[in-house]
Order: sequence, then structure tokens, then C-alpha cells
Amino acid sequence: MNKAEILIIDDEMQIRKLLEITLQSNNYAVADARTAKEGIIMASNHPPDLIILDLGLPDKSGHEVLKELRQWYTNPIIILSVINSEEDIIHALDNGANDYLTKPFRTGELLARIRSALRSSILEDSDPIIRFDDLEFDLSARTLRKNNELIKLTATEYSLLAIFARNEGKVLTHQYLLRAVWGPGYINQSQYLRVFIAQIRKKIENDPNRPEHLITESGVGYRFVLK
Amino acid sequence: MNKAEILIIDDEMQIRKLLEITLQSNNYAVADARTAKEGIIMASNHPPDLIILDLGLPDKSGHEVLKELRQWYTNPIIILSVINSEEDIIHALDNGANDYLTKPFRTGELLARIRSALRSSILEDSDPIIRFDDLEFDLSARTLRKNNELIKLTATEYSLLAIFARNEGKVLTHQYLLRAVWGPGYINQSQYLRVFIAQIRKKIENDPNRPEHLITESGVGYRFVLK
DNA sequence: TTTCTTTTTAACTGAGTTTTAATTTTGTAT
DNA sequence: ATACAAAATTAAAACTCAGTTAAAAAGAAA
Repeated sequence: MNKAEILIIDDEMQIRKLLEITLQSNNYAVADARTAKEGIIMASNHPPDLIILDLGLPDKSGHEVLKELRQWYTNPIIILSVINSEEDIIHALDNGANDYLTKPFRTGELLARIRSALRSSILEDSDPIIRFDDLEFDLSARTLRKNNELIKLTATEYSLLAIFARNEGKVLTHQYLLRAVWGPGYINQSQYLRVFIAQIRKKIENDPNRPEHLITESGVGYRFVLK
Repeated sequence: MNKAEILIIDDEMQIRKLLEITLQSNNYAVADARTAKEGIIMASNHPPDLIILDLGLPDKSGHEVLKELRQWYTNPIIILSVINSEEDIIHALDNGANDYLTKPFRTGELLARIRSALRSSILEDSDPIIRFDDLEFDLSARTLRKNNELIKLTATEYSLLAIFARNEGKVLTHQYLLRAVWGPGYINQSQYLRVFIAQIRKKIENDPNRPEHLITESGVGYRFVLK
């Protein structure tokens, strides 16, 4: 996954600098705005993954900024404020803030709250998709597509093919495959492999008699190739 | 929508009573546990929409309880603790807590943080209508329409289908589904799934014998597809 | 309480998957 | 080219898993 992008909207230069350095050294990409107006424009031009919003802005009440942002912005917003009144906290949270910290804040805690907020936002789950040529492997959805069509695989076919996909280009020995899919008691059942390799070829090869992906290495094992 | 269910795990009777009254008068359904063990059992038997967890439990460290819960429990967990150390806060948040409040807490703030947590929890998604083809899912209203006709779902049917809707296209294993809907004590009751899948199919499929939406992945689980 | 709805059990049926075995084809070495 | 070993093919048997149904138990509503 790319660096998560965080927009800081705060008029205090010291806080901005502190946050910028802290966040950058924790591998976030940081942008910052000094005023409400600037912040809203920046957020709409290039929506960040998370916004840190100071309630005490010079040109507009932070609560209003929050409301405006929440009309369209769905990623987490964390409020920073010098005000520790319950009224303000409730108001901010009910207007769509995900968290509220009072200044001065502890940087470690802020970072943890950012991680927590980003975690619950949908962003995190980068899906491991292996794609080549006509085949597309989605390990998290447990699907295989050939020319965009979903191919039905049985449980055993899938685990076999998943091992191949993770070791693309390498020769995998009979022993290794049998042990990995069926367990160590099956290392002599090469026949299982022949049957299942044939089944998989029928499903993924254009011409199962002239396999292009699942190649036999006679006397050794098989190799999975994606051109 | 039905009342959101909140589980309180706290050994201090005063806090429990206070929370119970406050939450009930704000239209939440409340359950409470006095110990870590009791709390985990209650959460597994009937997973609540949100958990309030005290870190200072008599029988087990709250951090451990949090870790255990997070192995399967996906809804929000809010930590209550007398400890205000940064270390504890970071630790809890990084172990999957959604928020951390120190005692004594302000009830109004707690309520606002509960609302915020429930809001961002997938239960009440910000864009909660999923529509495809003939099916229309409104996650916040907890309704399902097929060809614009309202379909009646029981609580269990709904939570099962809601999980599917949020993971469209993905294979969900028996284990995962059983754990998410019934709790970790039920991961061997595949029969439950068969019965409920059949019931749901009767309601949403054009021809329940040839399901197009709720697909069986033999030996693995089920997949929900919206064309 | 009684009644109605929903969930849990259980027994049975059927479908899909894996294993086994027999036969044919291909590859390798002499 | 021939012989032998390895791999591919095919289909049926054995087995596992899923679907169906209905009744019992539990829970909610009247």
C-alpha cells in the first residue's frame, strides 16, 4: 500500500511543524492548511485518507468546517482542540468527527489514534491480486478469473493452484506439492497430482493438450508460468 | 433499526449500574459482565454491537481480553480505564480498541463516543444502500428489497446476509461465518449455516434450487454475488 | 398463560469431490 | 528404432459435504 495521506488544518505554525515532522517520520504523506478555507479547498482537490482538524481556526468555526466536510468527505476526521468542554466534544463527535483530542496532546497517543482511525476506514485492505495475461488471481476473494470470467475451482484445485501462483516460474517437485496440499503421508501418490493437474489444465489452459501455464518437468515436477 | 446492543465488562458495580441506566435511557439494550471470563462468554454467545471494556478486571488483564476478543469480534470496543498512561492507551488502541476513555469519564462524552463508534462501524455505513440487479440492501434500515418488495428477514438471517453484502464476491468460510454470527463457540455447527442459507435462498433467489446470488463453495464456504 | 415466531436438532436424500484403477500417450535413454 | 519409465486420460467407486424437511425447543408477543 502507498503512504496514507493526512491533511492538517491548523493555524498554529508550531503545531503544524510538530505534526508534520512526527507524521512524516512515521511514514505518512502530509499536507497542511492554515485556514478553514484553504483546508476545504485542499481536501476537495485531493481528498486525503485522514484529516486532522483544529477547532480554533481564524476564519471560521471548526464545527462549521467539520459539517461542511462531512457533507461529502467520508474518511476519518480527528479533532484537535484546546477546548476541553464536554459540549464541544459531543458536538464535534455528533457532527461526524471520529475522535477528539485536547491540546496539548501526546504525540504517541495521537499516532495510535490515527492508526486506529485508518484501520477502521476501508482503505487498509489492499488485496493481493496476481494478474498476468489472461489469468487473474485474487487470493483474498479466493477467486480465479480467465478473460474476466469466474472459474469454478474445487477446494483441492484451488490450494494446488494457489501454491503455484505464489511460486510462479519455479519448478515445484512432486514431493513438495503432495506434502503441501495433501500432507506428508501422501508424498508417493503422484497419481493424485496427475489427475488434479489435468483438471486444472482443463479449466485454465486454452488448449489443455498443449499447456502454456502449467508445464510438466518430466521426472521432477511442475512449473507454473504466467507470460 | 432495532436497539443497538452494548455489552459492559466491568467489575465495579457502581460503574456498571451508572452505565446501565445511562445507556438504557438512551435507547440501547444493555448486558453486563463482572469478569473477563464472563464477558468473553457473553460476547461469544451473543455478539453485541459494541463492547465497553474496563481494563482493570479482577481475573485477567484487560489487554489480554481485548486481544482475545479481537481474534474474532469486529464491532467497536471502547476501553474504560483509571490508568491515563500513554503506554496503556497506545497499547490498547494498537490492539484493536476503537477508543480509550479514562475514569472518571463524562457520560455525555461517552455517549457521543459510542454514537461515533457505532456510526463508523460497518453496521451503519455512511453509504448503506447496496443495489444490484433485483436486490436492494439498506444496511442502516436493516431492510432488503427484491424487485422493490420488502422482504422480511429474521435477526439471524439479517446478520448473515449483512456479512455477505459487505463482502460481495469473496468466499467466506464456514468458520468465519459461524464465528461472526453465532460466536466462536459455534464454529463446528455447519448445519446452522445450511439451514439458514436455505432460508435466505428461498427469500432472495429467483429459483432457490439454482442459486445465482448465494453460491456454495464446496468444502470451503459460501460466496455472495450480485451481478 | 397461550399463541406465534424463530432457532436449534435431527434424520434423510442427493450432489459434488476425491480417490482408485485401468488404459493410452508421451518422453527419455539405449 | 525400440524399450522402458513417466505422465496423461478416463471413468467408476467411495466418500464427504451440502440441501431438505420437519419436528422439538426456546423466545417473544399478545
